[in-house]
Amino acid sequence: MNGSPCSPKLDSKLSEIKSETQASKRSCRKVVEKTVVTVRIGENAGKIKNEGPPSDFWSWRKYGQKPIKGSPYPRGYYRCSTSKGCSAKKQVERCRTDASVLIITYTSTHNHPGPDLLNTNLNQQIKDSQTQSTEDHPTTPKREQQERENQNQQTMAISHKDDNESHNFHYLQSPVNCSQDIMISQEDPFTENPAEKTAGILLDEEPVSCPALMTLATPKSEENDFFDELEELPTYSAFTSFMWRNFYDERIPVVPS
DNA sequence: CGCTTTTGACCCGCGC
DNA sequence: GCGCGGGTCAAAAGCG
Repeated sequence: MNGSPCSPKLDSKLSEIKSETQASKRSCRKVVEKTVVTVRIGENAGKIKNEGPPSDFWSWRKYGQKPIKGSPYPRGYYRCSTSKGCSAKKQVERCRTDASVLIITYTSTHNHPGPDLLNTNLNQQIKDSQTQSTEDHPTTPKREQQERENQNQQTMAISHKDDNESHNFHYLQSPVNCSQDIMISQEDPFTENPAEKTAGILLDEEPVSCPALMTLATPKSEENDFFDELEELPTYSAFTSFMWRNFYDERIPVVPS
């Protein structure tokens, strides 16, 4: 069966992973749990190479990158590396029109207890992140230093789609923080958060609606710049520590009843 | 030594 | 039926 026409050469492990991949591959075209997170970053986005995919509390491993038609920026594909069997994935791309807007699309759900859901681990990670931010983030630590210098001016907005998955990412954002930098918008019709309104101001409910403007913007000079950045994008960064900080400080996990 | 990133190729689904 | 675009895999290289 599994007729995976593409790879007869599977190890026991690979077969497991592959079958999942194949499954998601097909389903991805259809109705899959999708959570679109739009992260707005500062103007530095065009100059600083620190920004990267918000790596929430899981570790993500990049498994591919592709140029997207109509978009000057490539899209990065990440898979959850926290657990081997985890099928959680996410795509990171820049808004075609607004390079300062990062669009992260989460697909599938984590089939393992995420550290963000476990306060115990969370606390542990907080400590770790404070002492050694690379503990759970097998990324480039050298960047984190830079990030911290720039992470102060980012604005982000998060929109949710599909309530199936929403339980993984339901958070409430302290208005205090919102007024400062962070915006979280939830598209989930069943969830009403103050943040939603706030974010609505900053962002439309549909962050992906950017294409409407795509014909404009993105000077060539910037294009190159962004491409350059995107090469590093995958390596996490400003957002990592940026989000971590805010999550730890202000984010409150909300479990949908 | 192990893990992650990078890059090219391959496969699949969808639209025309 | 063909072509296009998107998504994933796999091998190699680099870094910690």
